[in-house]
Amino acid sequence: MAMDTRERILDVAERLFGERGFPATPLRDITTEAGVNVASVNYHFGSKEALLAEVLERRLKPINARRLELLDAVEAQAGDGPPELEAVIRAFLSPPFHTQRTWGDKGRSFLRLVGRIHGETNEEFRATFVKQFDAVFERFRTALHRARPELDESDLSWRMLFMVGSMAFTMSWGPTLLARGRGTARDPEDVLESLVLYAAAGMAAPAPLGVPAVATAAR
Amino acid sequence: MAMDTRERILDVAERLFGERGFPATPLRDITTEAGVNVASVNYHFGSKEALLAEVLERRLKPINARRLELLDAVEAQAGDGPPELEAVIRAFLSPPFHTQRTWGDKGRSFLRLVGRIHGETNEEFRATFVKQFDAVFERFRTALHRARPELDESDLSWRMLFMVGSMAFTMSWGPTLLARGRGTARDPEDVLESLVLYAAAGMAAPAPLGVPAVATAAR
DNA sequence: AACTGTTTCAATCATACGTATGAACGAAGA
DNA sequence: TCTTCGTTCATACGTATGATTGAAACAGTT
Repeated sequence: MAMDTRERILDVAERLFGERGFPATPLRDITTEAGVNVASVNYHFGSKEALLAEVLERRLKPINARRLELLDAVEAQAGDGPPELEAVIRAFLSPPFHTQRTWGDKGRSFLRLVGRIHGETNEEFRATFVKQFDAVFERFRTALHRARPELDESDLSWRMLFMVGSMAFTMSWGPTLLARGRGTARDPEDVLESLVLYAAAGMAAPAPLGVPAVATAAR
Repeated sequence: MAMDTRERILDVAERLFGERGFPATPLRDITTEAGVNVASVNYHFGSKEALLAEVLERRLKPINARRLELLDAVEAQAGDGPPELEAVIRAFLSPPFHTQRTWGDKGRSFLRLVGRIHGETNEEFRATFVKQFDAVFERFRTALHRARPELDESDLSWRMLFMVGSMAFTMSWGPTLLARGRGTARDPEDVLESLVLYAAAGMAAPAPLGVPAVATAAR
């Protein structure tokens, strides 16, 4: 029973941060629910912020690794040609949605947390958060650029922002909206499918300014 | 100089809530920066939460009114036929982006706040937030259904969620990302244009399951 | 058993928070 | 001048927060 204090803290923190938000969750709520002492958080993690960072990293690292792995496969299959747009997008979007399959309810909690985190926290924290993603982002942007060469760098960046936004928002609000009447409940896999289709179509939209509208089948 | 205490509080609260988030912003920071006494918040608004509600309502009401106004125009022009998809989406997305033109920097602050709010706050608050939008949401969903009849209710709800997500995320992170190197800076109008194109294409994507892929020009 | 490094605990710290209180102010009307 | 009333003020209250402390419990090694 020794070493799982850390784990218990991480699990409860993940859930409570996801449910109520980071600043709105007192350490004491976490520790009582985890059945450990308040001091253990600072002992194991150093601070509340550091706890959050660890909560995120624990799940984010495998997710991002999986993303790159899938992207590798997509690019390998494409050979020298441009990778298939939808496949690239699926490589980016599917790993977080699969957390639920991999980690069960904990995966679901984590999804909400990540959705929240995208809108929360202060500027400094955003910086460290973004930094974790820089490499992944860059790889996917390159891949997307090969898939849709007529989009310039700026367009591409914005559209990726749009895509991430849909994803984050879905993770954060999905449970809330499903709990109410709104939108028939669906399997997360179905939601992922919808989202992939939506994002792929959006990404394939004609370039906005003065670019001949070659539409989707550009090559 | 009498009555603008309220306004000053609202303005500063709008900005600080947008920059740091609602729970992370102490009332005292607001009041000192506004040059008023701490007590005035509770005098004028009753509580911190009520202050937030008023901050939101002050801007949201005209925005939602404008949305419906634009939608009316789009539907009027369409007559008995289905309204044009892109026009419907533009009617929904453009009013918040125009806040900057209307309200200057305050508009920009507000954008960030709204972006944040989408991910923040607790479940109860979300309920009241959603409620404010129910009517608008319903009207737009109907319009979108007429524009894309082959999508069932569930698809439509999810895609609207995706659209709102892109919007909220863009509002919240746009400034941050623009400040860094990422994505050449653009006029908010240009960003809006990109977003409208993206969302329209996403909304026009083929229905996900067993539906013939009639693609974008369905009629 | 004795020693040692690690982990947990109850108790405590200083501080920051939202809210409440009651007095002071100042314009308007009698 | 006196009263009224909406507003602002300095200040205090009770509580909750994140962090710290020093002692106890534990596990492993000699």
